[in-house]
Parts: sequence; structure tokens; C-alpha cells
Amino acid sequence: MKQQIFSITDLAREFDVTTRTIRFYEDQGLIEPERDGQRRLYRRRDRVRLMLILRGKRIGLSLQEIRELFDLYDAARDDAPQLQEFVRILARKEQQLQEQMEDIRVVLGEIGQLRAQCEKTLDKRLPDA
Amino acid sequence: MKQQIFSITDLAREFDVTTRTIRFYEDQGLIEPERDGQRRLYRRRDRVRLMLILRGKRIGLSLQEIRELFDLYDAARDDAPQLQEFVRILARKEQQLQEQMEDIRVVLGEIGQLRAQCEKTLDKRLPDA
DNA sequence: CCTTAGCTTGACGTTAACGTCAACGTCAAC
DNA sequence: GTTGACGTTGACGTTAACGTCAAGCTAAGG
Repeated sequence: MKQQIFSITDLAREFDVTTRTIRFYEDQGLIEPERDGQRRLYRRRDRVRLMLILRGKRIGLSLQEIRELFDLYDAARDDAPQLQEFVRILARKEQQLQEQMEDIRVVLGEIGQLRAQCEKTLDKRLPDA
Repeated sequence: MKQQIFSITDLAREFDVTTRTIRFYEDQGLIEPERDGQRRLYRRRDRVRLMLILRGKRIGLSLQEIRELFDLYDAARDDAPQLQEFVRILARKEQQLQEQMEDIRVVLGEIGQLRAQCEKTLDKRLPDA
């Protein structure tokens, strides 16, 4: 078994965020670590949550959107209407992400062209290379 | 030939942003429309710029990053060192975008799984559907 | 002439996502 | 006992990207 309990600085170091950030996520209701007195204790579940938060941010979700997804995912376990709502939200987000990927694909294409152009220009100017 | 000149509200409507937003981009040095007296006149070139800005935003660039790219692209025309810097920046951005696409791919996979799971649950509960 | 539509500048407000700082608790080591 | 590492809670500051007035210009229509 891997390590089960982490301190706040453990997680901060591992994911390269500040402790302030992690506490802020807690204020926003995104993580709820246990306590030993005052001190926060993070388990694997909390660590996974943090990973999900950070990945969510990387794909352009706001903290509020991330929390809504967490909430829905929790609530959806035993409530059919909630489940259907969840599915709808997922479909919408999937659509957005597809569009986002298309944008990225386009930009990558342009970057490729620009690079080729740049390198051609550089070759002309430095024919000795 | 298509229309050559646009008012600020033309562009605002077409791209679904406010005029305030467009003026803000001008303050930030991202667009420089001509003037007829006070009034701003936008040409096709400005329209393209606005498109690029909005697409940049969609892939997660800040306005500052977008301006840097514009500036570099302009400056790179006749300065070899600038060109090389430009190529480096493009390479870095390309790397980031690849990672971002990978994140999105992962999330899309998870969304698919969640949906399947949700629908399975719904089927069990509503076997008449 | 007056109004209305559309545009202008400027100033201040707002939200998200933290950073920064102060003041304090706590536990092991010296 | 005090020092230092680590942690805590507030409270206030900051940046980006606009929103929201306020106050005024200007050309066209009635």
C-alpha cells in the first residue's frame, strides 16, 4: 500500500501549488480534509480530488464549475432526475471540449506554418548553416 | 468584394461581444482601427485581428500573451534574432497545447464512462423506457 | 429646433483566484 | 526554555478582463 496520509505541504509540493491555494479550495468547498486538532489530514481521496481540480482548471473550468460537477456527481448516486441533469451537463461540456480541441488543432496548424516560414527565412539569411 | 468597413457594433454583434470589450482590446494595444473624426472604422484586417484574439482566448491565452504574439509576428519580419525567439515561443506554446489536448482527451474519456454508467442506472430504474 | 440613435471618453465597480502579511498555536530538538 | 519548522485563521491586496454608469458629441429625421 502506498502512503495514506499527506500533510498540506506534501500535496503542495507534489502538485506545485501553494498551501494557500489548497486552503482556498477548501474554503470554496472543493476539498474537505479531516483534522487532527487544527491540522489538516489529507487522504488519497482528497489527493484525487486535488488532481481533478487541477486538471479541470487546465481544461478551462472555473472552480465553481468544478464544484458543481463534484456536487452533481455526489448527488447523482440516488436521484434519477439529478442523474439526467448530470448527463445533460456532461453532454454540453463534451461539446465545448470538442470545439476547444478544434480551435487548438487549427492553431497548431498555423504554428506549424509559421515555423516553416520562419525557418525558410532564416535559411536564406544564414546559408552557411 | 465583401463589405470592407464595419462599425464597432457590427463587429460586436457578429462576434457576440460588447462594444466595451472591443474598446478594451484597443486600450490594450490589440487592435488599432482608423478613425473618422472620433468614430472608429474597422477594416477586414481589424476584423481578422478580433477573430484571432477571440480564438486565442478560447484556447486559454491571456490578452497579454496574444499581444506578445502579435508584436513578435510583426517584429519578426525583418529581424533574425526576433524570428528565432518567435520560433522558440511557438514551440513552447505548441507543447502546452499538446498537453492541453491530452487533458481534454482524458476528460472526454471519463465523461463517456460516466454517461454510460448513468444511462445503465437509469435503464435499471426505468425498465419500461 | 428637438429628439433619437449611435458613438465617444473617463472613472469607478466587480469577479475569480489567489498572494501577502500579521499574529498565533504546537511539537520536537537543542 | 527557546528556537525553528510547520501549521492555523483572518484580513487585506492584487491582477485580468471586463461591466456599468455619467456626461457629452454628432448626424439624420420629423
